[in-house]
Amino acid sequence: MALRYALLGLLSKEPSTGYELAQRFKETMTHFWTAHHTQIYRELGKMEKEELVSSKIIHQEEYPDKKIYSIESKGYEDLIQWLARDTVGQPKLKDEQLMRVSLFHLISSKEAITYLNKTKKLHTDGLAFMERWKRLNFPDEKVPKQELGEYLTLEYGMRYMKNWIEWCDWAIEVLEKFDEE
Amino acid sequence: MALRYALLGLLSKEPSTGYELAQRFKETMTHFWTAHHTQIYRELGKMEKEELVSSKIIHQEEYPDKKIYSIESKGYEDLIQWLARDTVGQPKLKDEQLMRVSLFHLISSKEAITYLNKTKKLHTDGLAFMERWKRLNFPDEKVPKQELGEYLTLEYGMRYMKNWIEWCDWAIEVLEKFDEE
DNA sequence: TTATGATATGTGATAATGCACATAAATGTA
DNA sequence: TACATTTATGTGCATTATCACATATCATAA
Repeated sequence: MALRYALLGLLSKEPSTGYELAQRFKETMTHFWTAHHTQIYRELGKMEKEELVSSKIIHQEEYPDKKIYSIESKGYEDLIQWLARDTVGQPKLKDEQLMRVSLFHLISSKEAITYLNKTKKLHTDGLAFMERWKRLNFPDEKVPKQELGEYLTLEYGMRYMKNWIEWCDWAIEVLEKFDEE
Repeated sequence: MALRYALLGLLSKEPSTGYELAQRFKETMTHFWTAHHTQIYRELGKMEKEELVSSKIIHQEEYPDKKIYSIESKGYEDLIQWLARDTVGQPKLKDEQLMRVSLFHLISSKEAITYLNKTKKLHTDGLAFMERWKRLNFPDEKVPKQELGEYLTLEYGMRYMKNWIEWCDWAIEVLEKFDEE
């Protein structure tokens, strides 16, 4: 149900196509939400049937036709109502990388360190991407109200990446010491 | 498919019941994996059919009967093979709390701050739980190989919680300043 | 020149996950 | 005394999410 509100939230900023929404998820939300494009298209279809959103087809000569979705009053009301609910849902995380770390008793320290360096690289790249994004979208630290949420979660994402990288360095040290004993 | 390997990994340490495995997830893995008990029982059932694990029923007078699962050689081989694969799966996160933060353009700063304080409390409690756990299970920082993975991911969890708390304080400050303008 | 990647939207099948509920006895709490 | 919680394992159903595939055109790179 929460994906629905994520989509309505993005549409509350500006009308968008399913493709654009999928981009947004990848670009600015991967560190707290992931959604496959097929799921997004399906959810948009459902919401249109329930009249929470409406769509308009834009014909394009060079590229495939676009379908621009806009939020409707009913969708906006649902969104606000959901936001006002005071139940705070616990995060549901599926981090395969950390799950593999939890199985380090089954492999050698050397293999473990190699693995950690690989995951560190992924997070270093992730951080670089977010820093570039921040420079482009919030160059002078000026934040319009519209983008407040993105600004706050972007900072969270960068801290999340940095935190992982630091932990990685710590873990590699632990493993190196572990080997000496 | 990864839940399967998480379960096999836990069973590689010691035979356990489905109930105990569900406890483990809640106690030491919530910050990187969540699994409902019904899902765990089902996966164990499937794995037993595929002969990756075996079970033994223990009759208890006072409490319901137990079903203790043990890992079989075929399960162990599958697990090792999976660990040796060099594809690193990207984390799939569903954090409703951060998703709500991303919608802060729809509510007042005051409401946003109230919300952040609530989520901060959750993470403070989470951190306290993990610190208590660490004191109980790794009192003198001595880590047997068996518990290496748990030790490393526990530290990650504590850093994750601290990171959230610090970010929360930062975000609240940003919102307070935002209101003044 | 052939192949990938970006743009753009989807369907069908399957897998993963979660919710409500069921059972059943003991222990703890109001 | 009545209700909630812990221990312990599950089924049926619904929702959520992913994979493989389909279609179509342009731009860029090997």
